[in-house]
Amino acid sequence: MAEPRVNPLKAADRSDLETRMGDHHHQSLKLWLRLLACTNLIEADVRGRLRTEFDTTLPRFDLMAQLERAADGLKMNALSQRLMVTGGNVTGITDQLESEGLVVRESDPADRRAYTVKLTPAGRRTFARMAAAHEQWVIELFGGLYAGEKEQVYRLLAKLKVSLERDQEKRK
Amino acid sequence: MAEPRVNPLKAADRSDLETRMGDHHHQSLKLWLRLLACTNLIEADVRGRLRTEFDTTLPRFDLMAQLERAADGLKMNALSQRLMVTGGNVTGITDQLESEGLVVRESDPADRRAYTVKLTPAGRRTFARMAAAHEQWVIELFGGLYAGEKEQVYRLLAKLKVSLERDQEKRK
DNA sequence: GGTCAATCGTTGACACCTAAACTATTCATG
DNA sequence: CATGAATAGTTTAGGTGTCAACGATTGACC
Repeated sequence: MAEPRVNPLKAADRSDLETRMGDHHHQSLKLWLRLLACTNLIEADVRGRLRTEFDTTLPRFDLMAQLERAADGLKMNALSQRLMVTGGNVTGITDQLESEGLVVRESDPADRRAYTVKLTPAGRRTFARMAAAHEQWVIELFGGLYAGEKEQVYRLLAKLKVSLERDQEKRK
Repeated sequence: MAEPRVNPLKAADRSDLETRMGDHHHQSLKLWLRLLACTNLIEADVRGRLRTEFDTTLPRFDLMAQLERAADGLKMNALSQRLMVTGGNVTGITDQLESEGLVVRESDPADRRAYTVKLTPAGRRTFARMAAAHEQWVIELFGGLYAGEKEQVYRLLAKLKVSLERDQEKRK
């Protein structure tokens, strides 16, 4: 943080601006670090439990969760968008799940480049067990907040998310 | 979560309870997904900019940020705690930064197992440039919230974090 | 019909991250 | 002082994630 050499005559103005900006910085930065810390704590807990209790991983679980919600399966493309990860990543995770018999790739007759990925019956059964446990974990993890507080954070984060997505659009 | 066996005569109550719990589930789960989405959006943005504008990565930046705050350097141990990552991970990142001349390992005369990691002057210079830009990015990213809203989220997340850490302690 | 850009998914190279095993050292305790 | 548990840091194997380059297919346009 370079301490700027200020013109003595304008010391008051500059100081105000810097102070205000300084506080502003500090606040967003602190908020960001806290957001990250909370997310990491929860994620680490969930990851650990998925590993010890179901011998699986969070990305695998997330992928299956997306498929569970989409009755007709999803294209690789759609999966990578919903999971917010790259296509290459989805390929790898799908490979694993397919080799374990939990999902299948069904080739699309209308477009020979594309696949539709679906849960197998075994995949659906496995996911159902995991999802129930997962929901309990999350409930416990957020047990420190009252319903009203959760609602508040939820609303505020909605606003944040919208503005983040808008920024992202703009930057394209 | 023992679901209490209720008297059939109170079936109505039970339904209410379940409904409420159902909502509760839904609420925590939705909150969790939103928290994750916001964090991922911000993280992706920051990662991308660190890469394109400074040709570095978030973990490298985070490690240097910790060192910047600790005037006398940090032990590998302390670094891994503050960064919330494993020791092995810190070893790898430190190796890279050291090979780039941004940090140094100084062996501790009092304990021959331990090192103290410090920023080099070059590391401090490099970090200063990145930190200034990083702070601006974060401010922009959170620009969608008013100061009061940021303060609110910050406070609520503080409560969440405390309860998460308490849970974590308890589970040890 | 031929051409060329866009799209779908995969691959390869590399960084990150974890868990667990390992080496070297320190420290407590008898 | 000897021994054994604990600690500091590294290494290894494997999953996760990115980006960029690539083959295959599609589709628009002439």
